[in-house]
Order: sequence, then C-alpha cells, then structure tokens
Amino acid sequence: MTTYEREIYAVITTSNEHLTVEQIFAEVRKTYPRVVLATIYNNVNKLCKAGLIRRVSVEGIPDRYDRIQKHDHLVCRRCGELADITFEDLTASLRETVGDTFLSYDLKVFYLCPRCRKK
Amino acid sequence: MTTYEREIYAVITTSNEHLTVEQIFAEVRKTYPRVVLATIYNNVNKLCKAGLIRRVSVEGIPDRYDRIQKHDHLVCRRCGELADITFEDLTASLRETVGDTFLSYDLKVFYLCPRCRKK
DNA sequence: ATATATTTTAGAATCATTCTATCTTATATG
DNA sequence: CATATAAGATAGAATGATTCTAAAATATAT
Repeated sequence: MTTYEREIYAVITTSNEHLTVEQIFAEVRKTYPRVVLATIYNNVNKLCKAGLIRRVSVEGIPDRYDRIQKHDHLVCRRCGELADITFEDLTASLRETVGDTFLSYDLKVFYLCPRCRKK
Repeated sequence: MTTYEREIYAVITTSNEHLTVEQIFAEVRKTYPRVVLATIYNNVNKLCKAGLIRRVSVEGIPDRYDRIQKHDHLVCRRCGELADITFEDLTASLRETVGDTFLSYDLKVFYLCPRCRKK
C-alpha cells in the first residue's frame, strides 16, 4: 500500500459519513497539502478494485465511498443525503433466483430524511 | 400529452430493452426527423416526474428508461447490460424497517450475463 | 548503481446532462 | 376570430464529475 492509499483508506473507513472524492481530497489535503484531485480518483478506484472500499452511486450526485462491511443505504429523495440501514441479507435468496452467476447486490431505499420531513 | 411525450412514452413502453436517451432519440427520429436531443431529455424527465416511466441509473453508463411496472434489474458486472428479474416485493418489509417516511426502493443484482460468462 | 515499474502530478479531454435564449405551437380569453 | 399568454421545441453553449495523457517523481528489482 502506498502512502496515499493508506491515507485515503483511513479517511474513508474512519468517517461516519459517505464521502465524495472532493471531501476525501479536502481531508487528505490537511495532511498532504500537495496532493492532487486525480490522485484521489486513482486511489479510490484502486481501493474499489481491490475490494477494500465500495462506491455508492446515487443518481444526480457525485459518487461516494464507503466501508465494505455489509449494509444497505437509505437515500433521501429530497436532498440526496445517505444513511445506513441493515436490512436482512438477500444473498442466499438472490443466488437461488439468479443462479451461480450471481455476484452481489445493491439495495437502495428511498425515504424522506428527518430534516426534509419537517419542511 | 404532447406529440413527443406520447411518442417517447410509446417507444419506451413497447421496447423490451432498457433504452438510453440516444436510443430513444434514434427511434423517435425515424418518425420525426427534425426532433432534437434536448427534447428527448425534456420529455423523459417530464414523464419520470409524472410517474409514467422510470429512470434506471447504473454507474458509469448513461441512464436508461423503463416501464414502471414493478420489477428489479440484473446488471452484468462485465458489460453493463441490463435484464429484468422479478424478486419478491420488499415494500412491506422495508416500510416496517424504515417507518412511514419510506417511499420506494431500488434493487440491483450484479451478475455475469450469459454472453460474458462464456468469455 | 542502474534499469524498470509504479505512482503522482498537471492539465486537457470526455461525455452525459442541463441550461439559456429564441422560436414555434397550442390554449385561453375578450 | 384575433390576440395574449403559456407551454413546448430548437440550437447550441455550459456544466461538472470523471477519465485520460504525458511528463515528472518515486519506489522496486536486478
């Protein structure tokens, strides 16, 4: 692991939020002021391919990066904010339906977050 | 409904595939050669907001448009190709977990499509 | 110690999508 | 019917996240 890989991995896994590349960039910059945005892109891609982090893509907003530990996501339909939920694991059931080419799944649950609910 | 809305709606709902804006554009053009790409964008957006069609966003490839009738999607991890599956309806169970701010959900199942499997 | 591979930097390029301004068509009102 | 107003379509520029390319720096291996 390179310095940046380690640093970016740490930023993502120690954060309780779902960080965008820009947010990771801002964070890494505090320690390594000369880092460049492309380096963050390079490394989140590498970390994703290595299976150490996961990308969370929500339509219309920049991709976010997250720890891999199994969990699903709540997405606010109004503001796009992400939150974690842990719903029952569908793996076995899906593998049965799909067959042995099944790889993984992504469950996004749309809702109104508490803040948006008030409005 | 305007002429284009009707036409675009028809193209999407009569197709067995999951069409991109470009594909819809090509199709509509056959009947209305003077149509412009922005018109397709305007109208798919309007149709989505009206709840007559749904957008299917898969990371890294252009958005696709689909009929609304409840079903889930298989996404090939290798080529991005989409296919339909109908998995058990999780609505009731999710509403229980999430509460009454629950709106809807999106389940994507990643697999290897038959074509990619061969390689 | 030198060659080779990997990583980073810098900035240009890409490309789906949105936006703005203008023109056209449809609808409503007197 | 004529004119006003709203809605839709066109054309093309703008946006913005992400990727790509080429060069520079750093690390690894022989």
